[in-house]
Amino acid sequence: MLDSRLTIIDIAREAGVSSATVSRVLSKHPNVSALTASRVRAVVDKYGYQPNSIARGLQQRQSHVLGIIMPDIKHPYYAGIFSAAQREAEGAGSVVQLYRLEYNGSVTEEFIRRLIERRLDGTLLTGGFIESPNARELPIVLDRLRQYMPIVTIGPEIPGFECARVWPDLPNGVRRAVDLLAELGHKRIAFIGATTDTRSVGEREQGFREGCERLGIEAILYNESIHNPAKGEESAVRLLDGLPRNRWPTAVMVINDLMALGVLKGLRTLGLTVPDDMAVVGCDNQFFSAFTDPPLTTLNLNAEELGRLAMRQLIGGTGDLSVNAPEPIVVDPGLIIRESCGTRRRMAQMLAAEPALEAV
Amino acid sequence: MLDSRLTIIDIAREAGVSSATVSRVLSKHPNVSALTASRVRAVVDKYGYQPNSIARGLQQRQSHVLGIIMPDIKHPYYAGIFSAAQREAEGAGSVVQLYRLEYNGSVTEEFIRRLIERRLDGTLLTGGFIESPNARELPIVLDRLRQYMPIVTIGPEIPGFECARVWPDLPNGVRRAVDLLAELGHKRIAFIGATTDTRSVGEREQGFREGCERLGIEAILYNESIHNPAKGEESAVRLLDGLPRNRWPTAVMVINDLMALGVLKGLRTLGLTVPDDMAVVGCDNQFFSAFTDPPLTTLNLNAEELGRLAMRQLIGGTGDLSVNAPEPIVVDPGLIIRESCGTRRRMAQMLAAEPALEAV
DNA sequence: TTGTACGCGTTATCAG
DNA sequence: CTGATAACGCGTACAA
Repeated sequence: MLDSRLTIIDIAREAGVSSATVSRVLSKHPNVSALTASRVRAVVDKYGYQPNSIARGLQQRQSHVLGIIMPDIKHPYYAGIFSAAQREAEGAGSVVQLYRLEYNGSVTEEFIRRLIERRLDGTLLTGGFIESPNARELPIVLDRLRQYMPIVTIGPEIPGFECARVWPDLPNGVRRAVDLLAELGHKRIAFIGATTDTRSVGEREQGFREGCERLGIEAILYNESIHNPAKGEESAVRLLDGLPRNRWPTAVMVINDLMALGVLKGLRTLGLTVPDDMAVVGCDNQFFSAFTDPPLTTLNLNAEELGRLAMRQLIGGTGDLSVNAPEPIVVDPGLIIRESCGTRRRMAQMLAAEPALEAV
Repeated sequence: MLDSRLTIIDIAREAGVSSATVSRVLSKHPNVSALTASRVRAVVDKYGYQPNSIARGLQQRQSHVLGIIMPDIKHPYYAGIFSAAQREAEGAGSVVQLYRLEYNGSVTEEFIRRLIERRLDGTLLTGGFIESPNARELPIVLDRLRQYMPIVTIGPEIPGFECARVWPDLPNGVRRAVDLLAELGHKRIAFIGATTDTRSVGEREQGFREGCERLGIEAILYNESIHNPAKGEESAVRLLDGLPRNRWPTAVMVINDLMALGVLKGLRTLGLTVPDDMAVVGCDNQFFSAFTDPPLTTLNLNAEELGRLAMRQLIGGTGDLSVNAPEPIVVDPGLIIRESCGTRRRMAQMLAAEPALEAV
């Protein structure tokens, strides 16, 4: 019969050895004779003994637990990051805990307390709350957290706080999308962005503005505070309603694919055909993006790659991450050209001319 | 200056009290004078001391950590469960760890070792691996796990293993969808299901079969082993290709919305119009389902509700869960009627006649 | 190769 | 109300 509160000592007694020996066997210490080892193992198996990782963690001062902080695991972008990060951690024998921090939340003293008291081996942070330029306390709080564990972010640089991080080159990616639309003949493009003052928003906008400017394209900006399909639908309608027909854009770029999904519906509702009446380009490349009507041209942010790389940094981290932050890893977002942006013929030309593009 | 390895003893010394007193202050024990309490707090704040929950866990024999086992957090259904469960756990001061177990995996001795050694306070299990009828070892392995912690499942009954569980009434839900299609005049309906031999598949099929039989509707079954949008697209084409035109169904039900998303695309590719040429009904009600073209009529499984309820069971669990399993909580899936199933006029009639339906 | 004994950081018990 | 002290379950010097 199994006993759930068996300890190493019970096993030791039963096997006629000391607890130290049992410990050695269990942690595969080399200096233990094959005979005793097998005898110990027999007892372990007989009682179904399982070592207690809590006690082990206390002794070794590492929990083999990694924290992941993000706003919303239901968002496919974050789900992608989390999934890949979990997988990576699992491969290294660690386990991940999710700490939710709402979109409009901030990294407070109070919040990091929860992480510190858990004595995590490290933390992966991602979300708008590490991107806000006027979060004065952020570097201070993170510095405090770092005294306890290494930190990796998926986000832009945090002024006053250096750490390992991974981030897509958003301005460049968006610029590339603008280039594509320009090539396809568009002269007036709208960008449905966000009112939020975060870098991930700012960088997209920046890429859009610069891209348009460079090519002499008229840029129209429209911002929304919340980003879901419903808001996307609404924003498409409002954007066009707010403009005289002769100033309508012929193409619209959308801050993410969730929004773009709604935008597509909004345009349908208005009786517009995509891409003939209006080209649409998204950003994220979610699982549904190849299945919208029409399939969505989008920027591939590669959430899973971001998650994987970030977690790898965290695990491989020597701990001196705190002293010398390594160079940030910049991931280049590939443009995924589908049908929502326009004719296939032009696509083919583009593909031939520009090897950096990805076709799907 | 903060020291990251401060212990309760250091605080005690500095405050001129014993470690026991510090402990009492920190855990808000009543029997401690206001004066000493404030003196201790001052020192705690001064040094930014954070108690170590690992040590606490060792002493109290509870980790305040809950495990969640599921196949794929990227799947919006599981993301919904996880998200709600995490929120619920957080509300109770616990934290969740994700343990991935692939769709085609099984709950092995080896796998539960990982949970046991973490000394979790409980485990929430969901996924096909607890639904397979011929997993002979499953009850044995779970019994073993239960010696260490309470278990809750989101799934059908596991023969030979009673525990708290939450599950939607799939047969009934699907039957209701069939009823709707029958009311809309369909006489031949296809079901795009799964080859997998799990209860969540079987119950859907059963509901479909019974629903059709009862109403004298011709039922066509088509099964797919993998369920993603791409497979959905493929299956729509194959289903129809395999049938002479005069035996085509006029409506198709799909095992989940992810598949349905692909089915919609497949039908578009074939030049068919939904719902005029073919009605479509999904299952899951994901975030994108209201934004497909046309918006998808679907069964609302309410993943978040499932996750919330399950986690609540786990947290509220007295531990005698192992002895007397409570009645399973059966959640009734509401039918969400959108445009993919047919005319709005008929919908209105249905809604008036059947108050159990949800309109969105 | 094996055993002894201490420490990891807390809480709980029992005196005072 | 407060303080010693013994657990909690394991790893690891150090000694044998």
